Amino acid sequence: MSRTPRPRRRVTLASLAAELKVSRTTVSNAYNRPDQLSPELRERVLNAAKELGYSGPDPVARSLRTRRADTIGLLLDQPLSYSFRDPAAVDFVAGLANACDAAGRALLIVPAAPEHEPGAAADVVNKASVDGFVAYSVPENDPYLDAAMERHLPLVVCDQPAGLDGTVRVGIDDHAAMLELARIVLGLGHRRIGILAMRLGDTKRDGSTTLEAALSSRYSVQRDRIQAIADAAALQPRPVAVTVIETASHTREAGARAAREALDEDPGITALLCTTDVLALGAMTWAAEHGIVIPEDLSVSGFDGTVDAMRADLTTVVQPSEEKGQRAGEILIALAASHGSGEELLATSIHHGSTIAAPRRQ
Amino acid sequence: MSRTPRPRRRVTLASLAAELKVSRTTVSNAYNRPDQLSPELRERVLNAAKELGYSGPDPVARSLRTRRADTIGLLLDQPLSYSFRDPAAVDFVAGLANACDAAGRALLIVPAAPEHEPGAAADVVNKASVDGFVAYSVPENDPYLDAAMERHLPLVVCDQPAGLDGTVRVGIDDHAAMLELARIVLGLGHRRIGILAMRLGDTKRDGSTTLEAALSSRYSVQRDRIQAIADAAALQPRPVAVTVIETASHTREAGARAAREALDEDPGITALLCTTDVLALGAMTWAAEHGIVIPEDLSVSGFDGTVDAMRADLTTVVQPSEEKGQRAGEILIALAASHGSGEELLATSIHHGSTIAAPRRQ
DNA sequence: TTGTACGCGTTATCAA
DNA sequence: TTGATAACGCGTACAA
Repeated sequence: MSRTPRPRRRVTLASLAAELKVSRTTVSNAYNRPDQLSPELRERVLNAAKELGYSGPDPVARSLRTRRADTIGLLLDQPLSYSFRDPAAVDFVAGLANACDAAGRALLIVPAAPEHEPGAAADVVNKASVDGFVAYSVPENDPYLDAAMERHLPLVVCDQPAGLDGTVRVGIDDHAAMLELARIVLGLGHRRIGILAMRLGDTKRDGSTTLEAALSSRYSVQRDRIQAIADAAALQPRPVAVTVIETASHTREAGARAAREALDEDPGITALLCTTDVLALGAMTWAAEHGIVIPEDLSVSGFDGTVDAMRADLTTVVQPSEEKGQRAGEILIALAASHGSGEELLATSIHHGSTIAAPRRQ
Repeated sequence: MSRTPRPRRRVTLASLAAELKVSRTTVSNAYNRPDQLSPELRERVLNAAKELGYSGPDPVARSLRTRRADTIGLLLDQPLSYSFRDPAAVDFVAGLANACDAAGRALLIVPAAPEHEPGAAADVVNKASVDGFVAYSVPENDPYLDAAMERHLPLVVCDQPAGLDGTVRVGIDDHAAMLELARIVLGLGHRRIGILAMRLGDTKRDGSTTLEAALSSRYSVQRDRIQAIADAAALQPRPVAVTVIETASHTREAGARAAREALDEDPGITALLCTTDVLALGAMTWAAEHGIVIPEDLSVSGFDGTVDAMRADLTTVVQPSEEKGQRAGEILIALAASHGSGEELLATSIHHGSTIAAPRRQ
């Protein structure tokens, strides 16, 4: 085996230059400005580098000097392993990664801080060697987001929180999109409905909650969607009874449980409006297991437009999750120079599936 | 609004120290060694920092000095947006992220290099400020992997390539796992089978290929699985005709197309052994659309044990994708100090679903 | 085309 | 408990 001789000491730009009896500038130029030295010399430098196991300028030292890491940081509101259970989040990350690839930037996923250690979130954010941050759907007053803002780096927020000044937000009009869908569903005549929602509060809890509580959640996306349903209900000629179920975790299983709880709470419910597709798919599974026919016995609607939802022909709002990631990345990268702020709202559409219908006559 | 006064010049450890008329050491200690200075002084430092908008020691400068980035790099064999279509890859990344979170490390996703630019892969790898790399399922002689090895940092390879010295590999025994499954399927009496495989060659191509070509692929995982099927076929008392279809992209749609091509090529096929669940699910969709009943008309098997596959009750090998990521991360982090190499193989199991049966009598 | 000098922001070491 | 000094490895005017 021809193994490169393991150097006793670190090879650096300087040591390589010394070895070759040229200046450090020359070695640096060999890597960064090939036109600044003769091809032969460059060749000689690169060969010697390979020989000694030098793989080019140290990225950290270069970053320190150039004041850029060519890396953007991603802030999630929960450990990545949870986020990756959420297809919309996966799509978002994919889009963001796309934008990074195209611009030659790396994507740094900031680790989840150990819970209940004060200041831990700020620590991990402060340790990130990045040129800017993208925050994906974090709640208001999120400690990660607060720490990121303290760093005064370019920042793009996706979905929530809205209304942060000095930052750009990429998202959709959650209220308008859900209002349109809810009006369609309620327009079919449902008088008793259930809302299945994701986490609404600071602590994880499962089960029934009040509409008022839901409408004061720190998670504005959930809040807006629920508000839209409430608004649509208020627009109906006759009163609509609303039951709200909150789920601690965002899984199909939780959706199934929530569906059961909703119908336990009000057996007269004829439609479940879910704030996400994952919950809606869980509700559909639960219904199927209990001989409840969709949409004849129970209407179900979702939100997101995930691949699984489309496969199940769920009636839902389709939002461009991947495009959100892409735009967030592009904007952040553009922001590197020109500081700016604002908002970019992407279009949504409704997939008219086969999971809603008028309620049976009682 | 009480906005922090935007400093005209960058605030640094040194400038903050000067402002406070203390030494840089003291400010540094205020952040890193709270016990090394009086609480009052520390308080004074931290307050002044907040006042001036200083969010703690610069991570890049710290990394330069400490020679660690507390970050691990992830190398994928394709742009992240493709990897994220692959549920097994998503699970792997989730597990890896878990390990990072637990150890307080960030996860850096190395961008895809612009194609066909020589040396571009080495560039992006060399620019990564990381303490080590995890390579996920890259082919032999992958330029990213080669560049990573040049950097002489700790390296953990998942799945493939196998047999790299000086590195640790985490994976499963693909051959043994597939051999077990293939023997079960073939034991049912199938005499003409189709193999649906992922990309096997350097260039993307779709369609029929030869067993010989497949068995010399640079992708050892695919190779091992196909070899196992061939071995299982050789063990049968009567000869088994094998048709191999390669897919350029790893999607259900590609699986559906491949299934069609397999049966076009040999209409006598009674079983499709797929090297991944995604392809198998595509094949199942195609069959359903053409009135081909599974398993009576056609047996289908997969590999991976993804959530979707289990939902569809596909007969398949279940491998611990998330655990692979977790172990890869843990090992890499442990490797930080003690250089080592070796191999860690995780257990697989078979999910006996409802998608295989004996062939109909001809 | 090459070399010099300085700065990037931090931490380790040792002395006070 | 605090401070001075020397690395850490590199990029880039500017001068030669």
